[in-house]
Amino acid sequence: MALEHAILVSLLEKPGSGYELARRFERSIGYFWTATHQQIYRVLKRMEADGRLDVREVPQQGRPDKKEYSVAALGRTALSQWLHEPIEPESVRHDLAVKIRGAAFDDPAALIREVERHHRAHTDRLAHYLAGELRDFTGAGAPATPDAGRELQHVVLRGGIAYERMTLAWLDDVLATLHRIRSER
Amino acid sequence: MALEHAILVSLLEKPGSGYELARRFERSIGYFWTATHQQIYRVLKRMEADGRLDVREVPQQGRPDKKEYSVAALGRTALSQWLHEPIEPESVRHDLAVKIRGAAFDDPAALIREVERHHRAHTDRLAHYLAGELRDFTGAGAPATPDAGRELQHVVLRGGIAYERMTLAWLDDVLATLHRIRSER
DNA sequence: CTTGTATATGAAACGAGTTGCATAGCAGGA
DNA sequence: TCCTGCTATGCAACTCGTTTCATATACAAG
Repeated sequence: MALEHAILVSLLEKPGSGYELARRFERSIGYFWTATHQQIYRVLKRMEADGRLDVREVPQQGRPDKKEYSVAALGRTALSQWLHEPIEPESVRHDLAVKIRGAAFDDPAALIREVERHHRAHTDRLAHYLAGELRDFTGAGAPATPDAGRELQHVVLRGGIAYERMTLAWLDDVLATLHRIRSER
Repeated sequence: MALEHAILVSLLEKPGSGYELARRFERSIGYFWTATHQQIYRVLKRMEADGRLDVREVPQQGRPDKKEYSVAALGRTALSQWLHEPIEPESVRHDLAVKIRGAAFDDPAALIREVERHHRAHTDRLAHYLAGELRDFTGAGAPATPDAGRELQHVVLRGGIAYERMTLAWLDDVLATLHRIRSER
C-alpha cells in the first residue's frame, strides 16, 4: 500500500491537512499518484491511530478550522523501512488498449472519436506539466542550484512529461492505424 | 470494470478456459492488463451466470478436463455498449516515483540498486515484446497483409514497446540524477 | 436572504484486487 | 512409491479504491 507512503513523503516535504493533501494529489503528487479525499481522510485517521502521524488543531479565520498532520518518528521509520524493500516493477492497465483490441469486433469509426478525446486530454496534461516545470524548475524564479529534494521532484516530473509525450505519439499511431483500417473497408 | 471487457475481447479473439485466459494475461493481454487466476475464475463464473458467456465441458486426455468459455450474444452486446461509452484517460500510479521523492529523506545510494533492478526488469520486458513483435507481426512467418484484428493487436503492442523504451530512458535519467546527488554530498 | 462556491471533514456501501489456502488429475523421475 | 511439477478449478478473508451521501463554516453575488 503505497498511498500511506506517498502521504508520508508529501507530509515530510510539508505538513498539511487532509484537504491540502487532496489538492496536492491533484497537482504535483498527482503526476504519479492519485487519491480522493475520502481515501486520504481514512488513511490519515488510521495512521494517526497507529502513531505514525501527529495531529494539531489549527484555528483559522475566514474558513473552517483544520487538522494539520505531520510525520511522527514512527512514520519516518516506517517510510525508511519501505524505501529499503524492493518493489515489483509496476504492470500496466490500459482501458483504452482493451477498447482498441475490441474495435476488431465493432465499428472502428466510433473509436476514433474516443482516441481523439484522449489525445486532447493528454495534450492538456502535457501543457500543465510543462507549465509546472517552467514555474518550479527551469524558469526565472527557480533556484540556480537546487537541493537534492528539488532535483528528485524534477526528475519525477520529467518522467511525467516523457510519459505524456510517448502517449501522444502512440495515440497518433493508433489514429493512423484506425484510419487505414477504415479506408480499407 | 474493464476486466470483464478484457475477457470478452480475449474470448472473442479465441474461446478458452479460465486457465488458458490466465496464461494469456501473462502474455499478450498482459501487455496492457494483468489479472490473476482467482480474479478470472470469479468473473467467468459471474459472467456465465449473467448469460454473457457460454460454457462447454471439454474432456481431455493426459490432463484434467476443462471448461471452455465462449462469448454469448448478451456478452457481445455488453461489449459493444461499453465500447461506445467514453472512459477517463487513465491516471498513473508509480510506486517507484514515490520512492524517488522519498529518497530526499533517506539514503539515495540504496535507491540506486532498486532503480537498476527496475531497469533490468524493463529491459527484459522490452526484449520480450520485441521478440513477440518479430514472431507475430514483422517476422517471416507473419502474414503480409494482416486483417484489422491483427493490425489492432500490433498497434497495442507497439504501445507497450514505446512505453518500455520511454521508461528505460527515464530510468537512465533517474540514475544520472541520483549519481549526481550522491557525488555532491 | 437565498444561492453558489470554496474550505474542511467524515460515514457507509459497494466493487475490485490481493493473498493464502485447498483440491484434484496426470506425468515423469528418483 | 513418493515427490515434484504442470494442468485445472475454486473458496475465504482481507485490503484497497470508488461512489454516494452528509455535515458545517464562511464569503460573495444576486
